Amino acid sequence: MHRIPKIIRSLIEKQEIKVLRPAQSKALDQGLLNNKNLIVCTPTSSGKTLVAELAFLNHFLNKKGKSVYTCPLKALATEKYKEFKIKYPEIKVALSIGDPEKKEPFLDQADLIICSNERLDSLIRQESQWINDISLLIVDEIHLLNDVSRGPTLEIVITLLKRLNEKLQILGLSATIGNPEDLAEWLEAEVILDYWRPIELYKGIYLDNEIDFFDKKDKIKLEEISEDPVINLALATIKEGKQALLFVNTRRSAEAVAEKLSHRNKSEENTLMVAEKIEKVLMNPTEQCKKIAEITKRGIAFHHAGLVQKQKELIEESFKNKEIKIICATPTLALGVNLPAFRSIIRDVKRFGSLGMNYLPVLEIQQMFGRAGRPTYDEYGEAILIAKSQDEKEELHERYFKGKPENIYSKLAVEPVLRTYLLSLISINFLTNKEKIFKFFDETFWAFQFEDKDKLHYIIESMLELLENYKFITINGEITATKIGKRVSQLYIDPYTANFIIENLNKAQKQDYTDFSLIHLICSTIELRPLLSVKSREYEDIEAELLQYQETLLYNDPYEDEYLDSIKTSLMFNSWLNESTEELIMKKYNIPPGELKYKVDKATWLLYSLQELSRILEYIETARKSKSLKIRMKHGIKEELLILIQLKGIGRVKARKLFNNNIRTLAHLKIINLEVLKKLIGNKTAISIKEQLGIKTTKLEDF
DNA sequence: ATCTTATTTTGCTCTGGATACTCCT
DNA sequence: AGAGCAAAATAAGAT
Repeated sequence: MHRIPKIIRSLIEKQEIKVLRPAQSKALDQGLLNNKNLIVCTPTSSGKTLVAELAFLNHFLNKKGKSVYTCPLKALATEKYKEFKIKYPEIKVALSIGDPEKKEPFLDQADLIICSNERLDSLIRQESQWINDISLLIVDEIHLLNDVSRGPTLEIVITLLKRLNEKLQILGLSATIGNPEDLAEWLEAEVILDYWRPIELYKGIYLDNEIDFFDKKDKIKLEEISEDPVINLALATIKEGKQALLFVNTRRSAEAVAEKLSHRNKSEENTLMVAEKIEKVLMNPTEQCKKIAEITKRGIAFHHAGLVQKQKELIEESFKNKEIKIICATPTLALGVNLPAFRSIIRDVKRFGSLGMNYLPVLEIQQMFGRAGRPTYDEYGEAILIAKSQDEKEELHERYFKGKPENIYSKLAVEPVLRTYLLSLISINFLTNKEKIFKFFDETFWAFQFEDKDKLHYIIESMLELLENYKFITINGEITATKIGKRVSQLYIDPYTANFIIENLNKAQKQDYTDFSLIHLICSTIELRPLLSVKSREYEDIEAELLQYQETLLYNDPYEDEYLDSIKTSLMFNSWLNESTEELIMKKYNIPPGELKYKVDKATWLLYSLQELSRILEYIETARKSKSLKIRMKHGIKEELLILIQLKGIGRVKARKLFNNNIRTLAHLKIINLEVLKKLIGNKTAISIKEQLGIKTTKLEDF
C-alpha cells in the first residue's frame, strides 16, 4: 500500500484496501504510474480493475490529460461507469455508448470517458476535438483483437490513438492468452502475468456420478437421482444450498435443460415476484416469456440472447439474491457482467461452426471456469466439465486442464474491415496519400505479426481501387474522401453495402418501387445477416407471397442462396410495420423477443442510412420515403400513426388505441377531455401528453 | 381379438453473441 | 456432430 503515492491513496481509502494483489503490485513495479505501457494478463477478479483505477487516478491528479476506458460490451461499460461514478465523485466520468438515450454530450469536459470499442472508433470518425487530449487509454478485454468481426476495430483505434498522441500511455487488460509477449512487443509494453485468484478454484470432471478433481481435492460421489449427468449435478448443487451456472452450446438446449430441471426441483422458492416481473416485461407476454416465468418460479432460469435485456437483468439480479439457484446459459454469461456462482458446470465443449462441431478454445472455457467461486460467500469454487466416457475424460483433461490458452492473431487483413477502415482514416484526413497509408498499416498488429508487408500493401492497393470505383474517394496524388464517402464512413456501414444501396437507389429513380422494395433492399445487405431461414414446409407459402411483390423489387436475384430467406425476413418486417402483434410475429416467423428487437434495431439503422444516402444524392422522394419507413420501423406502426408517435410515452399500442378512437391529430389531443384520455391510455401518460402539448394539468392528488 | 395408452425408435431440423447511427428539411 | 423434437412404430395394458 505504501508504494502508492499518498494523494492517490486518499482517494481509494474508502475501499478499505489493505494489501495489494500480486498483479497490482507487479504493475506498480513495472511503471504503471510512470507512463509505461502495460499488458495485464490475469484471471477474472484478480484485481485488474484497481490497476486501471490507479492509472486513471494518476492521470487525473497529475493533470496529464483525459483517460479513456474502452471495453467490448455496453453492459460492461455501463457497469463500470456506475461503479466509478460512485467511487470517485471528484472525477468527471462520462459514458459514451451507442445508445441514444444514454448520450453524454459533455465528453470534452470529462476526465474519464467510458465507452465501447466501436463507439470510440465512431467518436474518432466524428473528429471530436478532445481526441487529442487523451493521455491514457485503458483497453479492457484486449484479447478481443483476435475476434474476426470486432478485433480490427480495436486494432485500428489503438494504432491510431498511439499515432495521434506520442505520450499516450496504454494499459491493456486481458484474459490469459498464449502470446502476451507479442501483444506487448507491438505496443512497446511490459507484460504482467499472474495466476493468483482471490478464491480457490477446483477444476473437476464428472463421469459416472463422480467428480474427479485430479488429486487437488477429494473426489465427490453423487447419488444418482437422474440418469442425465447435468440434472444430477445441478440437483446436487441445489441440495447443498449452493448455486450453479450451467453452460450449453445452443439456446434450445439452454431452455430444454432449464425446463427439465424445473420439473425436478422440489424445493420451494420465493421467486414469484421476479417471475411475474419477467413475464410482464413486454406488453403482450409471448410464449417464451411465459415459459421463462414458469421456470423461474421453481428457482431455475435460462439465459441467452433471445431474451430481452430487461429479462436478463432481472434473472441476473435474482441469481445474485440467491433466489434463482441454477441458470442454464449459452456463452453469453461467460463474458459480460460479473455474475459468479459456486459451481460452473460446462456440459458442451463443442460448438457448431463452419467446419461442423469444433472444440471451444481454451480461452473461452477458462472464461466459463472463471465464473466459479463467489469471493465473499464461498471458500472456494468448482468448475466442472462433463465427460461421457473415460476416453473423453482424458481428452478433456489434456485439452482444458493441461492445455495453454491459444495465441491471439490480428484479423485485420479481412477485406470487408480493411476497406471500411481505409475509408474511415481517409475521411478524417488522417491518411492523405499512399505512403502515409502504408506507413500507418505497417504499424498495426497485423504487420507486426506477419511481417509480410508486401501482401498487406497489395490488399490495400486493391481496396483503394475499389473505393475509387465506388466514388467514395478520389486519387490524384492526394487521396481524399468525397462528400458521400465521408458520410458512408460516419454511418458506419461497409462501403460495399453503401455502394450496393446507392446502385439500387439509382435504379429506384427509374422504376416503380414500394415500401416493400426498400425493406427488401436492406434485407439484402450483409449487415442484416443472419436472415431468418426458410424451413422446408414454409417454402411454398413464401414463394406464393413472393409473387405479389416480385415485380417491384429493386434487387432481384432468385438464384442466390439466401434469396428466399431475404424474402422471409422482409415479410417479417412488413408484418411488424403493419402492426401485427409481437406475439404473432414471433410465432409465425419463429423468432424470440430479444432477436426481434435486435433485428428491428439494425433495420432502423440501415433505413436511416438509406435516408441519408438518398438525401446526399438528392433523391428527395426516396429520402422522404426512407425517413417515414425508418420511424415506422422503429416503432412498428403503419404510416397513419406517424403523427401520434412523436409524443413521449406513446408507443405502437397506445397510438393505435388513440387512432381507433378517432383521436388522430395533435390538435384533437389538445382539446380532448383529460378524463377521457386517462381512461384510454392511463393516468400518467395522459397527463404527460397534455403537458407535452403545453397544457397545464392539475393533479387531484395534490389537494 | 380389439382398442387404448405407454414406451421406444426413427427421421428431420437446426445450431453463440453483439458493436456501430439519429444533431441539418 | 449431436441434441431436441415430433411423428411413427412397437409394446403393454384394458376390456
